[in-house]
Amino acid sequence: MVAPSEPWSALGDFIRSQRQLARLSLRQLAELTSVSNPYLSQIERGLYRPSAQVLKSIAEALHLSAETMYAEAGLLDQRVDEAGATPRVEQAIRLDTGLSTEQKETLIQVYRGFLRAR
Amino acid sequence: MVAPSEPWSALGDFIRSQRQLARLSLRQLAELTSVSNPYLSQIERGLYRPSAQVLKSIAEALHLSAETMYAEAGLLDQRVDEAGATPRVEQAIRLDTGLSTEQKETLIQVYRGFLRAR
DNA sequence: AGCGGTTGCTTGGTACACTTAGCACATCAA
DNA sequence: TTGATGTGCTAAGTGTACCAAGCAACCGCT
Repeated sequence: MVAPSEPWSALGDFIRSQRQLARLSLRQLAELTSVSNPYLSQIERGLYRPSAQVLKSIAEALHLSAETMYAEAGLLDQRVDEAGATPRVEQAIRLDTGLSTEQKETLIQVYRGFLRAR
Repeated sequence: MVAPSEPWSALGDFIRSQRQLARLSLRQLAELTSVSNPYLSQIERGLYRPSAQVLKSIAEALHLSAETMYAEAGLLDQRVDEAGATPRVEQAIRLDTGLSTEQKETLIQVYRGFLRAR
């Protein structure tokens, strides 16, 4: 039994939550990533630290950028939040080219409402 | 003797040239990176593919960005995010730490609905 | 002729990233 | 009940990333 020595069990939690958000089972994600499902399970529980290539294929399968994944894994000096002050969701919405102005505004309203609701 | 199977021996060449450019010996670089000098030698000759953390510390020692290193190692699709697979808005929503899972899902539903509505 | 220091490389071994088989529990159909 | 089928997890093994120790060849020195 390997001590989970916390630091990267956070990465596992992150991956698990993203996988569940995408409504994928371990086996489905395993299929998409060409990584065995028991190993995915072990990664999510923080038992092992996956290699960069495994991280990359997981990121692709979950439609996340590889950078995001690496940053989460602490493999990238995390200057991640240079977008800083402005909430990323709102910024992304504003930059979206497929929405009308009104739609953007109401989406942001909904988003802020959700934040307040918690 | 392990077959060097080319693809990442290019990475080794890259690292070696960068090290020599910095006028560092294997042992000096080993000292800076906390990686053993024989292993560095093996990496540079393409015998092994180093883990992401080793890559990262090498990048730091050579004053290269970790991204550059990963890109050179083929661990980063360099298509960073042009109209990529998943719209940025959805990704930003999924990564938001202030929303519950349900809230994220409904927000995404609303977003997609807006896109369809136009 | 030695030496002390440097270079890169080989060898033998350990730890752990990763896999294949298979288990235990749940759910739903017949 | 039984049997598919789905879920996550355990067990045991293999391959390889990585290290400590040491070697051979080169360089000044004296």
